[in-house]
Amino acid sequence: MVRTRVIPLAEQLLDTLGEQGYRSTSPRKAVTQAIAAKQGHFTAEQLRQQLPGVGRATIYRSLKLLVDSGALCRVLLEDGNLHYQLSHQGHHHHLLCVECGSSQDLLGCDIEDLLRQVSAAHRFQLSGHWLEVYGRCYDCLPKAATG
Amino acid sequence: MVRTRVIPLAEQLLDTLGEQGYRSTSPRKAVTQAIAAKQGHFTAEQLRQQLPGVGRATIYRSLKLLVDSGALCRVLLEDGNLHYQLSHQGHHHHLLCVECGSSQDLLGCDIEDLLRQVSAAHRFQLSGHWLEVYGRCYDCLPKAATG
DNA sequence: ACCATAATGATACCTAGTCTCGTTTAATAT
DNA sequence: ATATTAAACGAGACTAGGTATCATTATGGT
Ligand SMILES: [Mn+2]
Ligand SMILES: [Mn+2]
Ligand SMILES: [Zn+2]
Ligand SMILES: [Zn+2]
Repeated sequence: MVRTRVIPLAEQLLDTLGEQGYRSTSPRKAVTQAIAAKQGHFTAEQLRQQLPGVGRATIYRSLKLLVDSGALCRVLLEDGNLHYQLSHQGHHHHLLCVECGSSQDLLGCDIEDLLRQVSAAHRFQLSGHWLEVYGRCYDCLPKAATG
Repeated sequence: MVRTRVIPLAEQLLDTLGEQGYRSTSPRKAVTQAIAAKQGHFTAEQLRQQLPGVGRATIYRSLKLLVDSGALCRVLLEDGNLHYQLSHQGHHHHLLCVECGSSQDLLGCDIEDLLRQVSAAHRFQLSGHWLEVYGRCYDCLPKAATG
């Protein structure tokens, strides 16, 4: 029987950085642990207030590393505020609930094909896109229903 | 023969505000004239440097009014910087060239239908979305071509 | 001309970063 | 274990995009 050690998410994040040659420092441990404990998305500022012992620049540096590595993704809320959240690796989008703020990942989205067609019609060479989708999640529908 | 007076764009912008009950003030005239003279997109900061006589808050307030009225739209560049530009009224998207920074409006985009289907599959009630498309415009393709 | 109030600019404050620079720390070679 | 050295750090200044407050001014309507 193989003893499977459950690697906490924080260690996974740290390992992700380690694989890219980044050192395992105590500020980075603090940041990854705080992120791993989070539910849903959060702002850099929230993280900062939660970790007063970690320098501001270090928090932003860590966030950047994690975004670049694909472990975190950036989420643009409808009010314009930028949040971060744990990411499914690879390109994807979010269904953001404007009631409760929850976020569902949109994985199998064939928007690429559509954009490729539209771009071609404009003689535009597509290289990337940014998409956020706003609305109400299933749990929040009853609240907004009138009839 | 009807004498058609060419209303400058700046006046149109001011009229748009006027129709909503906003007063025609000299700071607003300065802002709308500066915007009307712009080619393509611009940042709030650029506008501010161009109008040192107008208070910072007033510039941001004016931008907000014009965005809310639909006369201006916000454009998120790939680098994360937010720009403004004169808008075709109504919802639309942009094809943003990462080489020259130009922006083409994407008017007849059927992404709504696609999003509606995808949202329904996630039991999500769609209310809005934000989309920016990045790539190279036709004029910039030769520069990037290798063969 | 007068008046109510909309709008303004100054200022302070906030969020989100970036950059520099002198100090600390982690990985690694001995 | 210790020395080396580059990576990483925190402090602090700076940029950029905003918002909130508030005393003063200007506008539009009578
Ligand atoms: Mn995501
Ligand atoms: Mn537009
Ligand atoms: Zn919800
Ligand atoms: Zn171009």
